[in-house]
Amino acid sequence: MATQTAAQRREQAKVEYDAFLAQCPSRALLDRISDKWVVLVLCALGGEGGRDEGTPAAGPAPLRYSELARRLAGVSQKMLTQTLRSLERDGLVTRDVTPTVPVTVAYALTDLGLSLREVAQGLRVWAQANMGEVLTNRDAYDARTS
Amino acid sequence: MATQTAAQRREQAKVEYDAFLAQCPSRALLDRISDKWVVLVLCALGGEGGRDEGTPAAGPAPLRYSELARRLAGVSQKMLTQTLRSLERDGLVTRDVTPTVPVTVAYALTDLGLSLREVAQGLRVWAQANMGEVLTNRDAYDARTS
DNA sequence: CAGGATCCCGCTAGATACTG
DNA sequence: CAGTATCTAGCGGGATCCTG
Repeated sequence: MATQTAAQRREQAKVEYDAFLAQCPSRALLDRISDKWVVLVLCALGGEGGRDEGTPAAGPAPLRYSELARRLAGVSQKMLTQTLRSLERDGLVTRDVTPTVPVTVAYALTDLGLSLREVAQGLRVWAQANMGEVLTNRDAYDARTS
Repeated sequence: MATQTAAQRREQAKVEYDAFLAQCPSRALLDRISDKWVVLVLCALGGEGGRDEGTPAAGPAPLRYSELARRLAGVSQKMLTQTLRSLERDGLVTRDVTPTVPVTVAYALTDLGLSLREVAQGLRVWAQANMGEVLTNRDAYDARTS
């Protein structure tokens, strides 16, 4: 297969990626992972139920589709499926189908997904931790420009 | 002014934010900061020219509007201005206008912005570092499902 | 249960033109 | 230089209906 030559071409260009350049593929990848649903899916599969519960870094427990849908309150099936497919294609999550009746599908993080989860975690935690300050800043800004 | 009562209301609800909940404001904030341009602006103002140059964590040097536009290749004035305004309103960046002719405007990170920059950095670096592996995974996925 | 397929609206991002 | 204003095309994303 030609996957080797493709991998080799990439190998020699390994350090060349720069998200500041418009035409660089890493710009598109940054756009992909800079997504609310991506962050939340990664966090959910990472073991976060929402708030920081007792389990600090519990092993990446696989979650079923319906379970994910419940945790990511307000997500549409379309967005959830779309996000999961994208993550699967990029090798961030695995999708395991158990042919029961009805069928059971479990999603889990790969090692690659686990590495991005750390960063995603950071985003979500930051938002939750600094929400109050941001709200205060907005009040001040709006009062000043009103 | 009523900013105090608002701040107090927030104070007592400080730990209540949960981005997994649809109606939680932190969900909206997560959506805001999960943005390609936000990440790149934060990184640029953090001192990154793109690749990891010699300066590991150079002080947050203020950048002018045109300088930012140059670094974020491909960004439209609209998106850049819009992103900067949003960041300013949230208290992540400062906007200093020097009344020269023509006018000079410099943007810089606040302490709050600096804290988010760390995470944003992580996203950009992750995208650049794992671009190759993601590309390989996509090839494999597409070959399998073709 | 875990989606696939469609329809369709909204709003956002981009292009263009203008200004203090 | 550093924006603002306006217009429009495109698609992101929700709602809905259907299926193995």
